[in-house]
Amino acid sequence: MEHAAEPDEILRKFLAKAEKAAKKAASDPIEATAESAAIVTDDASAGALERTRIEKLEKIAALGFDPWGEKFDDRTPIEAVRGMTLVDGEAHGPRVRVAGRIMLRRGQGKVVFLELRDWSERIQIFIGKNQVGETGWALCGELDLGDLLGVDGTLGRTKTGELTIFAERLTFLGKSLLPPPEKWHGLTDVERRYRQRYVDLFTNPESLATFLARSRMIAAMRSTLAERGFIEVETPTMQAIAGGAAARPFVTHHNTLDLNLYLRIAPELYLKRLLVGGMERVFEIARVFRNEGISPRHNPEFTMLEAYQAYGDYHAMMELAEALITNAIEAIGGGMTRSFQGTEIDFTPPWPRRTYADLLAEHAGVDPADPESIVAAAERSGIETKGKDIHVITNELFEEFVEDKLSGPVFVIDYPAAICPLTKRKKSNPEVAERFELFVCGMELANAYTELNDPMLQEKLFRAQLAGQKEEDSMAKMDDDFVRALKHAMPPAGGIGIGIDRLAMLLLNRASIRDVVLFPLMRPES
RNA sequence: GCCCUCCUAGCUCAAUUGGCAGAGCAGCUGACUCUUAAUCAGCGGGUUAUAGGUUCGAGUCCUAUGGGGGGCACCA
Repeated sequence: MEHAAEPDEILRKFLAKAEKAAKKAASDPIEATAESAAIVTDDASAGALERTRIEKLEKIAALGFDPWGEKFDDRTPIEAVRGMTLVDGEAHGPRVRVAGRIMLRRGQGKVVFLELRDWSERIQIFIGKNQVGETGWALCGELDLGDLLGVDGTLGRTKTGELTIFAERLTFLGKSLLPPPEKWHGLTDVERRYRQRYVDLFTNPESLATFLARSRMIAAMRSTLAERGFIEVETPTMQAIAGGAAARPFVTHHNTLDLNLYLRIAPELYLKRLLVGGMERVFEIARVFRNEGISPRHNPEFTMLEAYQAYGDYHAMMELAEALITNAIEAIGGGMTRSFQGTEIDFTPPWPRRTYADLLAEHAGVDPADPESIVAAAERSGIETKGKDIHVITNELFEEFVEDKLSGPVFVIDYPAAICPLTKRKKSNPEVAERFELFVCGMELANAYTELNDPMLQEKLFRAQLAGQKEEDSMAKMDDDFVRALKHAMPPAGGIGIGIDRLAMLLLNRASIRDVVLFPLMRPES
């Protein structure tokens, strides 16, 4: 019968085992990586270029570097490095640590120049064989375009005067197994730019700049609203009744409740419920979904800013729109005069206010209060009038003759009440609604009302809208709860919706909404 | 849904009236201690989106399919 080992002995054995394991790990720190590399190497789908990069990954690992890197603190953004001052004639500037992606590589015997880029800027790295040590130089030989690298070194200038980090230590931070696009032209294939935005972002600096600017733009709008006492809220994206706009919704389904739901087409009706609840100034940056056609100005999901202000009206919303947009422009820089696809636009406020009726008279030569002249003008320009409501015809005339002319920015105010089911009517003329749309370059950028808060009129308008709906596309339903909310008294209010994507297009001069949406909707790859 | 148009090497692009699929970059091998899209020498790299058809012969012409772009329709 064997005696149980002494406790000391157990401990000793345990420690010996642990030490052995640690030794093994140290001598072969990338066992798991090598294993996964083998899998990819054997994969017939991996191309020749990918295979040579996997071989380099193994060499890099053999040198003792983790091919997938690890935490790398205390970096300085390259933009900040570029801002550091160098004393003239001094050989060594400050010591710096940067990290980024290798964009360019120029070998020169025992010296290699790299171009490293992080999300702020690019900078040249000088790697000399005698300055980075044996392993560092060996690593340098295995570096590919696209790899992620950390560099410690001193800032200085080369003979030609280029600001350069003279590397003293290299830290490998990530192996790129796929070759990046061509270094000069970048990625131009639009399909791949949308599908593989990650590649677009790291190869095309203007694409990255666009999305960074979009983010600053939105941040500025958030702080503008916060300064004015608005609070940010989140309301349902899945709704049993998709209201607040006239658009086809997407349908989804909740399994446990066995309930069909719609993705929201607007947050409007929920935000107004909050006004009833006493939240006096609310806004939401809402992703909304509309099951409609796709075009350079339409993505099925897009971002909308909606804001509601109790005890305000649409005039307050005009002033708010000016503040939001001019602050957004300030945040991205470049001044109030912008160029959009060759058209100069001056955003200096205040922006002109023009009534719908005046513009219609000016550009289409008709008076919206005179049905006969409307029908005559429509027929003259080939717009179908049979069986159509006079207000629909009027609006088609407006779209045909006026919208393109509105290079803007211009507030089109006082719409025909018949096409505004959520808007308060003018006291002086119930045929006209207190609504404006902001137009820039023929594009509708914002839409705002003095909100209708009369529950009885609201219910009547909803019913009229439902009655006018065609059978086949009648997905709109009566929102009884919204009417009930209004019956508890919603304060008189101004409300506004701003299309964030279109604003980004205009301010950043991008022709397609897909250039300001990170991942636009695409058909699946075959 | 309809119309027009595009798809060639990893990337950017050529290829005459239908006549041997090419270049630059990237890659590989080598040279080079201050380059700038580094340079120089050599080498490899393709089911021309897919499937049919016409033809002695198709990247090129025809049809269909897939994907992209633009326009129309839809979208207050």
